[in-house]
Amino acid sequence: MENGCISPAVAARLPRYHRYLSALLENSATRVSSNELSSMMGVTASQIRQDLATFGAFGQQGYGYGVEYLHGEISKILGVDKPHRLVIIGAGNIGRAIACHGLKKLGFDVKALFDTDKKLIGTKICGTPVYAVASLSGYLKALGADIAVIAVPAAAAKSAAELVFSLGVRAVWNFTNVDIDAPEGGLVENVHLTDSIMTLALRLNLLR
Amino acid sequence: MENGCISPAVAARLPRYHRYLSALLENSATRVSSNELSSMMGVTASQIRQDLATFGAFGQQGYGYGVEYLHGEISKILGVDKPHRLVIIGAGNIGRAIACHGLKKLGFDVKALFDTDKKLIGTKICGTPVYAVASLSGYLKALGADIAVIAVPAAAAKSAAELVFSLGVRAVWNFTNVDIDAPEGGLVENVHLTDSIMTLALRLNLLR
DNA sequence: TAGATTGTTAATCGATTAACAATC
DNA sequence: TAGATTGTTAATCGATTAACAATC
Repeated sequence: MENGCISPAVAARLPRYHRYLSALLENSATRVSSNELSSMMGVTASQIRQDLATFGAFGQQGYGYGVEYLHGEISKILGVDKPHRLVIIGAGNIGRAIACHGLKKLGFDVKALFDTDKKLIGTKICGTPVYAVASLSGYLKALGADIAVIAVPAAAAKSAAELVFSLGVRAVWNFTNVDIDAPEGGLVENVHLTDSIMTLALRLNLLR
Repeated sequence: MENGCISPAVAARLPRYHRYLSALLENSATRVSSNELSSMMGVTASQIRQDLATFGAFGQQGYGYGVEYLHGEISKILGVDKPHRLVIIGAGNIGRAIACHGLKKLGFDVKALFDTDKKLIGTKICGTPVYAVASLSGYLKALGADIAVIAVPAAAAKSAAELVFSLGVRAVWNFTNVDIDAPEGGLVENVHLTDSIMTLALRLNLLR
């Protein structure tokens, strides 16, 4: 790893390691070898060791990895050892689903939703208040938030992202089927639902 | 391409080409070159031509690609020229969001939701009826459906997937944070929301 | 025809797998 | 100590980019 640059392939796999280690932890496993993880996860043991080597040396020859220790280290690498603050822009079906998804358990604290619909403003969704988009600027200044979820109609996506980036949010979790450009120092992570189902359709089509 | 085997990287990109061609079509563009697409999409022109070459030759030297023709060919490759029938297992927040997401415009016709909650059974969500999970078998036999959306609690995910696969569904669109094994001849496409936000957290963490 | 742009081949780059010495 | 398993280096594989002849 060199100042902020890691292989995208590794970045995409790390949460999955974290997930399996959480499960091992729940089952009170104390140690795990790359070979055991390999057969659990369906990836090669070599890849697991290679991936982890990106960040350091967490195991012990002849023993394997301490489950709790490795889980903790990966949590630190992922940055989920400290809580994140989220705001959700758009209180439609997707915004509501995210607000109700129980992300707090994973360290992602949903602080508020923002919408333009007067009927929704002032209500709560799964315990999270809905505010007017007009009050976003003041809210973000007061409370801060590092991640904004973009769950607005496609036509409003780019301007919503520009707005939150301009207000100091550093990362956008984009649920629209629009590609959003990240500004210098900003990040965009996409959940392109329509692309996902089309990929499934494609694979189905190729499967004779 | 050789009997059903294409590069996963290409499979993941093809829906995005389709999306940009749809936009061009709406803007009444008649032709587009790989160079124009390249600067629109932020991928190399070389990659676009290489990707398309997986499936055939759709352009013309000195001219580029006919937008409508290429869009149509990619639609055929994706299998979205004919409608797909979906059922959604689980009428919670995610299931509702998918039911209300307007997938029909893209050729994905959501026929029904299935849930175990008596309060929901018999109601409609965005025009789509909610049935009892117990009636799934009869329903699928009568109407068929090629894709099932798994939007149940994580603990129920694997058994839900096994059930729909055993009833003849060939593809599962999985929204739980559980990894589902595809049976012989079956497919699983994952939307791992928790992995996605963790990847975002990781990238944020690496960004100094 | 001349200019433009494809389809395709070859070169480069990155990611995965295999192998093994180091060592707990 | 002997066996097990890591961390790491080298080999392989696949994906991306560059280059260019073919041709509209």
